[in-house]
Amino acid sequence: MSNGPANRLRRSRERILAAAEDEFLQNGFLGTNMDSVADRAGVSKQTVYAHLKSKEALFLEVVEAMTGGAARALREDVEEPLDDRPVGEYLLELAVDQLTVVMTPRLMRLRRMVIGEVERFPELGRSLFEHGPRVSIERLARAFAHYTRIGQLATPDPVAAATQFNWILMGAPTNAAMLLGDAGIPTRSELERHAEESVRIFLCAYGPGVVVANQRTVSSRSPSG
Amino acid sequence: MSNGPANRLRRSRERILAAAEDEFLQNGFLGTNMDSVADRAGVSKQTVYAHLKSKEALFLEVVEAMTGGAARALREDVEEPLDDRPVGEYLLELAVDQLTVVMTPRLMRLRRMVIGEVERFPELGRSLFEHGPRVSIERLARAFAHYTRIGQLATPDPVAAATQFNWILMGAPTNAAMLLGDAGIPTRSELERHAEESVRIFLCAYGPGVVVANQRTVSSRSPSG
DNA sequence: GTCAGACTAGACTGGACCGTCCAGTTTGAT
DNA sequence: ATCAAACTGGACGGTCCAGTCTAGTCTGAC
Repeated sequence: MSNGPANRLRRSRERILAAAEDEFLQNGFLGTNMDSVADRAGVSKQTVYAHLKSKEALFLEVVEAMTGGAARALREDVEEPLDDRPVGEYLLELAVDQLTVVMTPRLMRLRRMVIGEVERFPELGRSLFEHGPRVSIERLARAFAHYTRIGQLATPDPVAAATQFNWILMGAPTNAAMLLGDAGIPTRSELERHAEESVRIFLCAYGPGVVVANQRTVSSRSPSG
Repeated sequence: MSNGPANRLRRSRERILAAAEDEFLQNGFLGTNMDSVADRAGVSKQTVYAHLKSKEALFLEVVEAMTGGAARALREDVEEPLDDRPVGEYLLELAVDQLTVVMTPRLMRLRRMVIGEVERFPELGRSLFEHGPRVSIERLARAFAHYTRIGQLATPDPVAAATQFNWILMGAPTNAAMLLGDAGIPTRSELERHAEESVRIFLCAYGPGVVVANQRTVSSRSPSG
């Protein structure tokens, strides 16, 4: 093995990034101080500055790493394939997966922090948007185009429809979590119920059997999970 | 006039609050310093502390005032009455009004700041939620109950339906504005288009003329998929 | 004019904190 | 053993800032 001090280097770096992540998530950029980061990492302050040239660099590194990680989780844990499952089934599974991956205390704290720092670090907001909502919407759009092609959906503009579905699904939980803290994060059963209702609404509006006529068929769903 | 120094008092206070509002919205709580506030208010620092006992008190005062103001604007500028207009017309006007009132740079900056400070000041997030989304949803729920009573809507659970409509409408614009800064705020025509589409979707899912026909599916409402 | 209350200008305290410096220690490959 | 690179621990400079204090000025009612 020729990587002499390389392991030490990597290990220190990881400890620093992990500690910084915790500190930043808890206290924000200005509220965090570098001594605490060093202490929490079990490392001297000098070492921190040997790895990262400033507090700002550390912050950017941490946030970009987290958004990257979240994007990877989204890519891996949310069913992508456009097989021949019926739309409703596919959408419901995707909805539950996505809510499960995204609605975690850690990611919600990241999102709060990034939003709070948008004035200071606009590129972080942009980045979180590109790695989060945008990739979700793009995947949905591909799926919708597919399902429209095979007649299971009617989305003349797949991207617009995908945007709508995305926010029908994510809007309520995300915004509650933003303002209400971790208490606003839905439980598993709330999450499932919301996923079902979101899919239902979307299919009403974009399903192939949609008629805007005047028959009064109340699609009464029974209230329960 | 017997209110000798009262006018001066009031005037100073207003200037201080206005200055603090600007500073806080731009720099956040920690990023704002009291000298800047005093300078911007055209007032000595001593005067600031004569009116408000601490930076924190000033911050809370400013934020509560802004959320209160926003709530008032919502109450006044968004058509409330449940007259006999058809649902679609009522909803569309309400949707446009609400987007217009809420999607302003100032309110979006307030929201960003409050979200960023949720860890430090949870009650501010709570307050913004109660004065914003919650009152909107309550008003919608009353309207939906009314329209369901007269057969123009089918919302067995008006609050649930109101919550859904609220986020179908506000989810996309709000979240874009949070992460993308003022650039994420929709233009007038985008706003109108989005309002129309949101109403259309909602009416598809909750309107009386809804036919869930040909929808070979899925049923999110019974586990008989 | 007088007087109280509002206000000013700026110095000052006490503390927090970023980033650097330094003198010495540990680590691990050779 | 030796050597270089990584790391320690703490001190330190410089800056920023909340909040206080002092000494004096302005305003307007009487």
